[in-house]
Amino acid sequence: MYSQQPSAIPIHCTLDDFNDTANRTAFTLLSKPMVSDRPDIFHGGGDAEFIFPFIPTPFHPARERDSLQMMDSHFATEHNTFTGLLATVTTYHSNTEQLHHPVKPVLPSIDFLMSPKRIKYSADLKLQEKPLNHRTKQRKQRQGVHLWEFARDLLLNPMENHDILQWEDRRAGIFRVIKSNIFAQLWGTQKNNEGMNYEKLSRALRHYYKTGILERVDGRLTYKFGDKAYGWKETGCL
DNA sequence: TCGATCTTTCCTGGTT
DNA sequence: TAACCAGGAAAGATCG
Repeated sequence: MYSQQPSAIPIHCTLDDFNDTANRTAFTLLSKPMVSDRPDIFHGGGDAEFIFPFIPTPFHPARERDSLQMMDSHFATEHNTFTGLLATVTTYHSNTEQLHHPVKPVLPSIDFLMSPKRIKYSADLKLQEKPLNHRTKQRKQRQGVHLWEFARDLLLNPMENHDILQWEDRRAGIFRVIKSNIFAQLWGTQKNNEGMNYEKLSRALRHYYKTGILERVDGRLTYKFGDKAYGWKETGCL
């Protein structure tokens, strides 16, 4: 059904949100610890914010019931929800002092995933990295996602991708730009820049070589996520 | 206010 | 010849 398996991605929610959902919905604990490319999953600070790494249930091989659910008449709706979720930018906390308070990984129910109240997309997730004042939030919202995050989200979101980008080696993080012009147009739309083209976009991508977000790889139109890029890796549970 | 960062823009030269 | 790659340089926007 899916040509690419998505990565596990986190959901932000408050302690109240979690308790409310847990009281109404059956959560399924993973049978083994979730293997994440990021170790910094922890119980948050004073505002009791959680980050839940999760694997969308339809993709989890151990949950045949959910897989069957994805084939029924609700498929389209749920599929859109999941692909939307896969576009969620995996912005993580980096407070290593709290790593000794891990949160048990859970598989949220479809009700939880469908609730817009509990799902926060890229820009909002960025705002939750640290408590920000109103002015700083406004700035963050204007800035939006970075180019590499935009590319990653396209790769993780087949419904929006339309074969613009394609994985060459999913595990290694190597991907190829299939439709360079459309990729540039989409990025230009994202940044409200009608003058964007692939030449400019590719130059911006090459800047990531210096910072380790991308790595050089042989082949035209081919790029590879580097050590500094996160949120694109598959987990060991899939 | 300022330095850092990210992105855009323009450019030259090389490769496919 | 067109499309793409590589990278220098400069500038603008935003952030802390």
